[in-house]
Amino acid sequence: MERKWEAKLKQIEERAACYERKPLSSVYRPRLSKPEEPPSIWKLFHRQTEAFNFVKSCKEDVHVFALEYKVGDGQRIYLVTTYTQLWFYYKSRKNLLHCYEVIPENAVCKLYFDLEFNKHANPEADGKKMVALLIEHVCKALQELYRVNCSAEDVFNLDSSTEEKFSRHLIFQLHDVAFKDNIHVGNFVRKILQPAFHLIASEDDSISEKTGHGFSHFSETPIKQGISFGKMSPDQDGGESWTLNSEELERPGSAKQSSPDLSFLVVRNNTGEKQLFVDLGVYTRNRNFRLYKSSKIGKHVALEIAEDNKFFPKHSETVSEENQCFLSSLVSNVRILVDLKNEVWYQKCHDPVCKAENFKSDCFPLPAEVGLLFLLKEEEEFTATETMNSETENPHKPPSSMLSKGVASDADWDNGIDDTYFLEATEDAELAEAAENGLLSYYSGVDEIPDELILQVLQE
DNA sequence: CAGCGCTACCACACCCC
DNA sequence: GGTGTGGTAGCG
Repeated sequence: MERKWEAKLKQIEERAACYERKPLSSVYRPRLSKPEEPPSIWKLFHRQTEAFNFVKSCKEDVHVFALEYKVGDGQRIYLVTTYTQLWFYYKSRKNLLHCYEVIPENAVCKLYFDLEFNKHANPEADGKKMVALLIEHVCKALQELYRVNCSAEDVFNLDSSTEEKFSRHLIFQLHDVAFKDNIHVGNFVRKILQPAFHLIASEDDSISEKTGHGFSHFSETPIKQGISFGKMSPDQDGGESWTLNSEELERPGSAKQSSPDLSFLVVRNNTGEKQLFVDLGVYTRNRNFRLYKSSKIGKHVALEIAEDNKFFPKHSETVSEENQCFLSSLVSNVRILVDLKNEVWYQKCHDPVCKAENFKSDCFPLPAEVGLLFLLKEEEEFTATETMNSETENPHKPPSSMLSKGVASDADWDNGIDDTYFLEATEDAELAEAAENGLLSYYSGVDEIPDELILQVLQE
């Protein structure tokens, strides 16, 4: 006993001497960059607005993430950091298990879907098939509305299904195309799903079966559905929101094609009511979207790549496959330079005559107010690096200061005042590479730091 | 000390036939 | 009974 105690004492003394020779630095600052480079950013906030204010004050390419930290009530704190640094701490999946991307309001973003149904309430439903049919419908709609070509291969298919629930996230990787913001994504989604709404409006079971069988006669039924590709007209405000004009919709021939059969989207909730497979509640301001490989707190099911996924990010020599998937799965990870005023379709859409005629069919595409969309045009000189799936590093990459934060306000957009948009730079191959390779040596053994920092903030 | 942004729903007031 | 308004429980 006595001897054991002495050994312990000696051990402690040795450690004390060791710390005396090499004292710990007084303030720990997590850094991914080398000392001569600008310091890394890792900041936590209790309030979302504070986080966004900090982002505004920050010249680095930082983003807001929400972290669940209490089981039950869904309380979140907000982390501001770069994609690179988040991935560095995130990738081990030992900490930061319940992270969400905050899709900022007014930020350009990808087309995304949250799909779910209760398996017990829908024993017949084939989730995979429903996803495939939805993708088909969306691709058709993109083609109809905006002449945008896409296929199943352009869609990132993320699964977090359980025994009870089928649950998927779809993220469309459309080439050179993005939405103004997620509110516009919502407008677009509601528009293309318009024909499905009447299917859930009635409690009568026979309706869905009727439409199932009699689909080919759909155009002859007295209920003319608001074919999603009909014209739009402004509401009384003449303002931002647009509503479907029923007269236009009921006029035969006003639609480009007959209403598609969307009965496959109708599912039952656990109380037996009809609802859509597509969750329309996810297109709100500052929506939290669960990150690739994150689970909801209290659950153990993370978002993983679906079995039938066909989207594969381009292979990169410098960025790991997982990191590429992570970057591709971020809804607001959109970059590339846009110069709208040189686009013919854009000029047409802002031409007063064209506007007065309520966007005749030869005017392409529909006004931005109805949902989509604009083309992302890359500047030739930095095409290689600025593309999401770039393979090679380009020495002519513009300085990050060229890539200004965010997008102009709604008013600017609608008035066409500022037609040139520099979207945020996001994925930075150089930094990602650094995080992948060279940095572990700097921080070996400090993988737990982010959670400690979170704890510290919570205790303050 | 400490989340956020909705929408569906309800209660109530007011109006009109 | 129809319509507008204001407040809130609860969902995503």
